[in-house]
Amino acid sequence: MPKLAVAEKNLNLDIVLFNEQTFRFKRVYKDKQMYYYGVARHRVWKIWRVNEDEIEYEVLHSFIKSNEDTDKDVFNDFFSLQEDFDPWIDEWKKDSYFKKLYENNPAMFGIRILTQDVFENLFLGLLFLKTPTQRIYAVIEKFCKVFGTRFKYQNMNFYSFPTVEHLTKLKNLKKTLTDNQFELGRNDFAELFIQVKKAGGSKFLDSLKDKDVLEARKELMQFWLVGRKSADFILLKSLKNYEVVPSCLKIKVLISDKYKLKLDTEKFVSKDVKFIYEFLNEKFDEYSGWIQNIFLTLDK
DNA sequence: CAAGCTTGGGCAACTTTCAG
DNA sequence: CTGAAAGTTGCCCAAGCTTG
Repeated sequence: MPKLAVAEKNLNLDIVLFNEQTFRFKRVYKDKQMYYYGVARHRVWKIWRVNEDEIEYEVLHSFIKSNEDTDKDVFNDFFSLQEDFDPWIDEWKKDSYFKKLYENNPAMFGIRILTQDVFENLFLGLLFLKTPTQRIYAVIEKFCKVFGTRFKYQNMNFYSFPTVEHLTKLKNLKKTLTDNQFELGRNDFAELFIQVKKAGGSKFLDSLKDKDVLEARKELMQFWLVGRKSADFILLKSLKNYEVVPSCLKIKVLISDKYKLKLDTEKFVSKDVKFIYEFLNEKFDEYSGWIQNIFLTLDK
């Protein structure tokens, strides 16, 4: 079983897998060891921390063609382990709020941004629009159960997240979605899936990785129901653009509070998007979005 | 009578439209 | 092209209603 030298302070599984980035993992406590089981990037994972410095994992099943090397690359990519923050911390500590936070949470860079599939995050981003977070676990589970492939392991069932190609091939897609209450008010997911397929499907979504932020954002916003917020969510989480800040009232309140700015914390208007981005960007540059994610996670 | 269920107003979070 | 207002949607919460 692959073992990796990843220190606890650089990857805190317990936070990262449960801070509303992914809704597809569960904890199993057995023989004094916490195991994390879940589905990500078309693979069924069992992950556990061996000790403070090492992590071990097992790919129980892959829904697509894979081998040990690819799995390892995907593991590193999923947890965004390519990013190392040590060189930046001293610079960032010049910011008083960051400094205070860092001194109280020396392991805060164990809170990483997960790199999930673009399509899965697109779906998730739209779920956030209408679903209370407590219910998202159930909705995603049901969605995968209805449209995905099952893998049985011991007494557990895992379901793949369907691809856009698979979904749009279904004859009764619209009806199945409605029957299972996967709805977005008057609009529906079927329309979105078809649009994505028409734009080039999975290949198109993957190709966004190579485009610059402005272009990728524009491409994403062409889809129905995808506005600036959802697009930025994907840019940050799936496309590794860590300077992008998907902002909302929550972060405005946090900034206003922690930096004593006396902003109007009742309303969130379009120019706030720009303000928040510039405010964080000046301090944290190409990692503004990453830091924002940490701020929000630690603020709970 | 209490506990659970239903309903509706108010509000937040988005997208879309529109004016300058 | 920019930014603000309008439009859309569903959450939240509590009052009222139902049921055992």
